[in-house]
Amino acid sequence: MRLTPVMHRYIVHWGEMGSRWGINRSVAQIHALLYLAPNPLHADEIAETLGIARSNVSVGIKELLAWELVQVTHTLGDRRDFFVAQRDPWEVIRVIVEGRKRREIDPTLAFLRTCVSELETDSETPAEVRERIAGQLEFLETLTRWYDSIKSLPRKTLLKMMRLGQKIAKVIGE
Amino acid sequence: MRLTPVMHRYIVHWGEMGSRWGINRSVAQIHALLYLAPNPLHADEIAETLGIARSNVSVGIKELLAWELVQVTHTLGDRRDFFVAQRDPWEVIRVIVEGRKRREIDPTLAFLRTCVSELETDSETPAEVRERIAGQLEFLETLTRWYDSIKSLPRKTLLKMMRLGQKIAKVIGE
DNA sequence: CTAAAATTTCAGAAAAGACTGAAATAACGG
DNA sequence: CCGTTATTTCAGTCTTTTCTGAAATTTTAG
Repeated sequence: MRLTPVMHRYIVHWGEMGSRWGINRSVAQIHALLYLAPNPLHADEIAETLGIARSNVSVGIKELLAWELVQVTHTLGDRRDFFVAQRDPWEVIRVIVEGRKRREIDPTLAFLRTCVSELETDSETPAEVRERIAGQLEFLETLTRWYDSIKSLPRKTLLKMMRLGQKIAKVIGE
Repeated sequence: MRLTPVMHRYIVHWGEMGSRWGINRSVAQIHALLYLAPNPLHADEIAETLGIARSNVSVGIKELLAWELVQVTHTLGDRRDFFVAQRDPWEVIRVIVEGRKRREIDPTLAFLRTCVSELETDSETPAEVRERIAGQLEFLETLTRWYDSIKSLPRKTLLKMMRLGQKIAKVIGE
């Protein structure tokens, strides 16, 4: 696929952003490319467009499929796999947040709970340490409880709530 | 500083978490150590406790100071720098989010605006691409507007809003 | 000032992570 | 089946990032 200068810069930008957030640069670039592409692309075209090895695309696509940010499609008379990205930014963010929660936050919560419970009978660790960890755990629990409570609200409701943010604050504030 | 097994595991865990989110492992470990430590530590003690080079601590601390997640303190009769971490998890997250917004989101917003404006007179890029980028920009703008509107609310108000999340949704929902 | 202590800098080493290409495997069409 | 095309795997290489240690710099106490 031919990249115009803007598309090129866009893909480079998101590759860069990805690597700052712990996402493999190629994976981020593939996603950016598919996000822009007007139609599904097959792996060879992705590799050629981005100038990376075909095998690298294979691995990257696999990861994006696992994240459910990309889907496979097919065309009649062509047995290659074609790929399309989720194009709705709200959905993209939802999937990423949900994935990172599951892979990173949930295990962390579990870990912190173990720590706190172990520390109840651990006399060698200062009490202060236990309080710190418990505080952090409580904070994370508050956050995830909130997330769970809003994550499946319809987008419209979410948008309204976001727009009302400060007004709600004023009403509650008293 | 002597680390008990739980403290040790805690620090390793956050080092690991950090590196998954694009934060240098040593930096994350230093922060975790200071978050737990009952009193301020000096650089040598940090290096020794974590088993990393003194110079590495120097660089890491500098970064944490730049993030304002760590502060310097002093003791009478000791000219070394001692360091303490921000211990309030809410404040920790606030500082991190604010920092990442400033360093990454704001430049991205600026970049996307340039793209969209350039694409107005760019005939070689498909119109679809412009719409995709514009859609993403709008989404990010909605998100940051919301963030700006709530970021300086008092914690109590924020907590109330979070607890009420779904109830508000029901009222608004109609 | 001087000397000792504390801190920082930074070139090079080490480690981690990403990427390639060749070979293996899988998926079809006939 | 068999040959062709598509995809995946993975050992080895390359790149990037992180870390170290020695030297330079800064700070401070006397």
